[in-house]
Amino acid sequence: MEIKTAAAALSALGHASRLAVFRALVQAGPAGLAAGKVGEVTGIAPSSLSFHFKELAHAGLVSARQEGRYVIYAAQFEVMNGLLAYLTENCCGGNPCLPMSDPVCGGVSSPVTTGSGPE
Amino acid sequence: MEIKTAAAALSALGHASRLAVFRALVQAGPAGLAAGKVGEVTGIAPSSLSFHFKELAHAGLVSARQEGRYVIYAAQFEVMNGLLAYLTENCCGGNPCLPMSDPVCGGVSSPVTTGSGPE
DNA sequence: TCAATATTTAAATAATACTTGAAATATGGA
DNA sequence: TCCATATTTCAAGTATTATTTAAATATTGA
Repeated sequence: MEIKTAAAALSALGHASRLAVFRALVQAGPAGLAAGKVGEVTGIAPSSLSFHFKELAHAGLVSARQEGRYVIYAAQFEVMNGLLAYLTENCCGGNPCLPMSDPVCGGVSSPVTTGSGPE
Repeated sequence: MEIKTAAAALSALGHASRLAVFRALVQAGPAGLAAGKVGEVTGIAPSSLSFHFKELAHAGLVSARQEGRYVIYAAQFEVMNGLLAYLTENCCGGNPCLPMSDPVCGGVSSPVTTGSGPE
């Protein structure tokens, strides 16, 4: 993962509304939630919610699919796992201080550098 | 962890310069690095670096200690672990899809809610 | 005390992000 | 076709955040 990609994802999560949206989707699991349901749970107005969904999707953290007249959003667990791995990567100079984080909800597909990758 | 705390930490990490600084400190381990050394590694100008350190410190992600004429910054691993736990918390509605992430570089001290905590 | 090194602060400018409300688009069913 | 529901887009105003330069503070050692 490139640092710009990771920073974009973290920046997307660095806002209370988007973080609440993302957590709702993480808790919903891969099946996802309709946009309206997320708005209901978080109390965010539709147009604002749409704006934040777009930000999260642009960062690769959520995906959208149309289902009838609903749009279902789901967390992208692989991207999230890649991000967590990037943050803890090469922790303490590579001397294993503790077991590395295990991925959540499926394996990691994003390639992960070892600290001196392309940046 | 409260959502505002988590969002502030993620926002602090959501900037390429600060992310580079934080990763350098994560890789340095608990012993930390002098501010100047971080500037050397990341190529960030001193005053800009100081600004970004302050942001990271304000979010609780790094600590500073004076050592002679150097200021040594270190990643706050416990806060980082609390943040990672918060992001993956109650994943998939609590149905364990995979083992939850293990903390890195020491245990988690921050209290962690189970999804319906104070927000 | 003086000079050098290390880091922070302040002030100014530039750029970006967020919210709101109204209008637009698309789907499903009577 | 017509209406109700679901979601997005657009435009305007407000607020927040980033970067730079110069000056200030603090520590060390001669």
